[in-house]
Amino acid sequence: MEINTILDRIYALPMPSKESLTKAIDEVEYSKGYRLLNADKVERNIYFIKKGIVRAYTDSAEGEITFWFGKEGDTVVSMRSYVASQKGYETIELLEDCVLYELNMSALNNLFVKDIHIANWGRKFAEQELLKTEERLIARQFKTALERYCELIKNTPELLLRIQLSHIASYLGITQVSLSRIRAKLK
Amino acid sequence: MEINTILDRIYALPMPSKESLTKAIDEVEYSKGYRLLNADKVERNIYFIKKGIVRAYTDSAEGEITFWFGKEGDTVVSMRSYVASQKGYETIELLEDCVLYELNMSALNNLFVKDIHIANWGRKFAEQELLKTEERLIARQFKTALERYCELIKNTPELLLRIQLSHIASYLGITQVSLSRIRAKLK
DNA sequence: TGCATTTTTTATCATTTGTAAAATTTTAGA
DNA sequence: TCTAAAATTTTACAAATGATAAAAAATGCA
Repeated sequence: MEINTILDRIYALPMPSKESLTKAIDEVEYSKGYRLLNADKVERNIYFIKKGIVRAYTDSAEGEITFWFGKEGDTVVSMRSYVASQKGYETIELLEDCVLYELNMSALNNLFVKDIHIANWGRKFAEQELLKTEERLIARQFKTALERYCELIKNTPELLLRIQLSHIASYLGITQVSLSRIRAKLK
Repeated sequence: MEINTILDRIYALPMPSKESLTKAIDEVEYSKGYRLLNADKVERNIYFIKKGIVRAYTDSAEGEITFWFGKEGDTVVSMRSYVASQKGYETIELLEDCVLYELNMSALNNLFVKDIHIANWGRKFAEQELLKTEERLIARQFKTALERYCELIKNTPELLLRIQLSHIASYLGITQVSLSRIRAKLK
């Protein structure tokens, strides 16, 4: 997905503001397996996914726990770094070779205080991420793993084909064995 | 908590901007049990809690599921109404008599496009709510009910004394019987 | 193609959690 | 203070989930 589409989906900017913003964005490429962001590190950049998929996970006593998948058009950001300049909890691993748009946070912050349109773009960005996060929280609290798996099939079937089931199981908060039982039942 | 403190905790506004914003805010009072926001309704106002506590819940097949508690200084908002002008999933019930600050969303939106400081205030507001929501999601995904109960005791012990355990159990995602078992173990 | 490795499924057993009902404690109002 | 209602805890039993191990299937690479 092209950067213009990605930016516009968040909030339509007038041309001069959009130019200021895109001027601060670079295109970068990394291979499958690369770690774009690291847990326990204050990150300085945010990324938009042009091509490829990624996962966010944290390490726990029982191993890695995957809690997010990012696909084309999604934003990759350590929210604690972005909002509070503190270490984040996520490591972002590329599940495929990826092309990304890179945006430096401090450049963005400079634009926020200078340009009201970009400030409102940043507001909409945070608001939309907030809504997505809240929906994930609600789904997690209200729905069974079975229901959430069915929604995953319905909403993002293409992801399921590209991501291995151990990550899906972790994302659903169940063991791989339980996910297998669910899949067996649905046949 | 006074409105000035609440606004400043989000983002410090220069005086003219702060005056514009506070001019749009009214103080209102409601009794325990009143439903401030309703699920499946597009809400028009957001609220800041001056005094009292509230809970957010949704109805499900198995009954009400509590997923948030609000206390003095917190913001009460139907995020889907606020961000997307769509029906929300939460009903907000006052658990005590409350004093609230009421802010009309469309008045706020008018200020966002006119005043860059208020736009950045709105950005910080969304960012901070986002971080809190993400932390709740992470806690829910990574920690056991026992751990989350212990954190609740540590972080907001005053809430535990003011909220009945059936709501706490629902919030933790377990049955009241399970919570009782946890509490018995901790003695 | 064929082999080695990784991923997924299946089976068994132990543990945890939920359901339902009863017992106990706390709370609120007359 | 007393009583009725509400909230909380306890118990017994059933159902769901996890851990572990092993088999089956899929994948990647020479």
